[in-house]
Amino acid sequence: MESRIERIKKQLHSSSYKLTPQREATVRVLLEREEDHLSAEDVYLLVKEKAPEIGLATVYRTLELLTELKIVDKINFGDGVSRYDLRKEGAAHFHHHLVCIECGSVAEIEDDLLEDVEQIVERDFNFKIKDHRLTFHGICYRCQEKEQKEDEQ
Amino acid sequence: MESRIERIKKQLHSSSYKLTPQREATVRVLLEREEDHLSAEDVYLLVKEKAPEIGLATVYRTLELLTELKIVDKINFGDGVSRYDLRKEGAAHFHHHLVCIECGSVAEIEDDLLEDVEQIVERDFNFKIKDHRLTFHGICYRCQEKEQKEDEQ
DNA sequence: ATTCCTGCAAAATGTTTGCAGTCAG
DNA sequence: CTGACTGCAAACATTTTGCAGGAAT
Repeated sequence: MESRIERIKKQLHSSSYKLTPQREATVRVLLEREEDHLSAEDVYLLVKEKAPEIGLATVYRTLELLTELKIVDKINFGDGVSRYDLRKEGAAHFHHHLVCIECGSVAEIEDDLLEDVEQIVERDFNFKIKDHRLTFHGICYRCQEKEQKEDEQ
Repeated sequence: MESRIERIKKQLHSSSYKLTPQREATVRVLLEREEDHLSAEDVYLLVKEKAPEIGLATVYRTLELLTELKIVDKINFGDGVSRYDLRKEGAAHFHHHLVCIECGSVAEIEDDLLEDVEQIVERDFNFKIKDHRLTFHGICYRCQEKEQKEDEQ
């Protein structure tokens, strides 16, 4: 069984890039924190724990490279910070996000909910879709419960 | 018939803000360029043509205010720049965008295509949706035609 | 030797803030 | 007079770049 990291290594090689120790450390952090949506700074601090000599610029360059190769997705929730998110393997499309406007938590949805919508857009607007980004802003179930309890009192 | 600007004025007043000349000039630019997706800098330069004494900070403060009052939407297409887009009057939801990865053009879709999807999300994920952002990345019809012609040669 | 990659520092970019002055009620 | 608003400049945060040195082939 080939590991995820080895497959990423091959992806890099097939575009004539190397998996240097710094790049590997960065990828490992992203793998370990797959559920999160880390900023470049976050990644930098976590990588620094394993490889203290790494520079922030290298992290940026690595994340840019991984974005180019579609290994990670660069997203932006409206605060001024870019966040980086590993693509699920084999996922043709970007996954969707549920951002809670109360607590700021971010959940992911893997389901491809947009097939019908994309058909409509491609047909009606004659637009050839390559990718999409869908984010819902609202209130997560935890904050809903919290509000209910407060109302009861 | 009440003008759009007057209605915006009332919206400001009802939250105890004034429609100062600078704010009015800013809103007028947004009205005139409703189809575009202007950055703060873009807005600043256009406002400066009418009111050269205005400062960039004022434009930022005005755009922030208008965003707060949901008169404009602040959007981000992944380059590091925030763009500002007048909300259609009465639109409960953010409209959608088609971003062309060839020429960078941005088209808007007013149709609410997400009603079904939102029902699924609210039910399956127990998430109370307040707003959404949907952007498709792909190739617009103009660039598709261009590519076809190149292929024919 | 050549090419790619790195760390550091400096620069660039986009946005926010502090402050003194202005304006309207 | 008071509070809201403004322009300017400085500060700030994030990201990118230039460069000299290093590692791999």
